Amino acid sequence: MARNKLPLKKIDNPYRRNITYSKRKAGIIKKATELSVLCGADVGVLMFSPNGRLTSFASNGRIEDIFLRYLDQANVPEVGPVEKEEALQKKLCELDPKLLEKQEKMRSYNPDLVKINSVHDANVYHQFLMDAIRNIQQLKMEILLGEHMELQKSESIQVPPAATRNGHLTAEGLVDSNGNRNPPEDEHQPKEARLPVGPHLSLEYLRTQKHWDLQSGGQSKA
Amino acid sequence: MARNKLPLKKIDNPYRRNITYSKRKAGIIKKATELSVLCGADVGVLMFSPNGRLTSFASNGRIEDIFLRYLDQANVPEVGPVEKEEALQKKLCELDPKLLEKQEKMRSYNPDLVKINSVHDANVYHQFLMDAIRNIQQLKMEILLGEHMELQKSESIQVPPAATRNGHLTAEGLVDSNGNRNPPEDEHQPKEARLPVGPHLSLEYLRTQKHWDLQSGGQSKA
DNA sequence: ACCGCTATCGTTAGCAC
DNA sequence: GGTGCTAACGATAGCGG
Repeated sequence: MARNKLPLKKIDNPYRRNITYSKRKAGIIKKATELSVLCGADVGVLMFSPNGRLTSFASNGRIEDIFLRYLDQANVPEVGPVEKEEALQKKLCELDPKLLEKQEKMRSYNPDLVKINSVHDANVYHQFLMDAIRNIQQLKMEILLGEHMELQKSESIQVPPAATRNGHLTAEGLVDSNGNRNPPEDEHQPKEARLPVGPHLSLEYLRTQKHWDLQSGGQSKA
Repeated sequence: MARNKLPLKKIDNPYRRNITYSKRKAGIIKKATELSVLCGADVGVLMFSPNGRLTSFASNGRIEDIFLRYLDQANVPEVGPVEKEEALQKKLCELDPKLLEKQEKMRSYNPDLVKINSVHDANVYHQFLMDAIRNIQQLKMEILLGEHMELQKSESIQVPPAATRNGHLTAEGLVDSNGNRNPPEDEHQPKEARLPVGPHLSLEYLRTQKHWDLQSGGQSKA
């Protein structure tokens, strides 16, 4: 874009490609940040580098929340009152009389019921929760995408088997859902078994580690 | 950004704010597109306008897929050294004989025990899981930081109160298993009950409806 | 493999349709 | 409410540290 006029095709040279990826990744995130600041918009970005490394960004809170909000709104045909949901709920109850029972069961999942006192416990439980989350996400997606009938269960949505990985959660790999640590490293070329995790990019991190001046207009906002 | 030097604060004038939002939204999506083309990266973007209207973009396929891929990778802790944990686990077992029992209890939390059949259920359960995850994260942090003794419980890590939101996660509507339609309309000012749906932006749409030359280097891409 | 530099290209605020 | 224009501003490719 600068000295030469970019050819808008996949960059052949892997090195230069990674350079470009890093720079433009930062650029997009900056743009997203500016958009969120200027317009008060919530923005979420997910990027997978050519090497498969993930970078996520959320202008506000977690990317999960934004996606959830997406799930909510993306499928809202209209400014829906709650009636519709309740109607659907009723239908489902008719279809599955055991629903209420199951709901009750679910509600019994009280956090206090489970006490964890070891890291291992925490890991196992965390892993369990993660899998459960994934199941929920997929389920929700299936419900939302496939109406309320469980027709073509999965097929298009296919989630790779949750398959409780024997990978235990180490402290190092832990990312707190709130305070995110963001290693300032970029893609480049993962030799072999480089873990494909990309950190979540929080506004805090960007302001702290990068030198973006997100307060340039720093005055009282309306 | 052009005639004046933008003040990087929330634009007061709602009209101009929407104008800016529209333009910059397009800009970000174009950037995302370029990134995906130049670097072969998968990019997904979610944006909520100040008026709450959603715009989603996915360079490849659906944003759902990208998010699913995110869920896969974001929670992969690491191929961690398990020994350390096991040692710690042992110590903890000695300290707390009831640990095993608790573990057993925890393991009984089988995902299959809970069946969710409505979006609302999924939302509630999801929220619960998210909160549980956060609790776990914090607990683990505490354990790890304070070694195996529960000394200075929390203090430095402080996770904001999970505070189960009274479910804004209402899913009034269901979506038809369909492709993406892309109304070429933007935000502007939804009078009142303007439906907050923003279309999914596919590359096809952008190339067709906008005049972006995404083939400027037009050759076979790897 | 991240940073700063700078010429150049791309984006976009303010207008006018 | 979208488009097209143009000047000014911002992003960034190619380098060197």
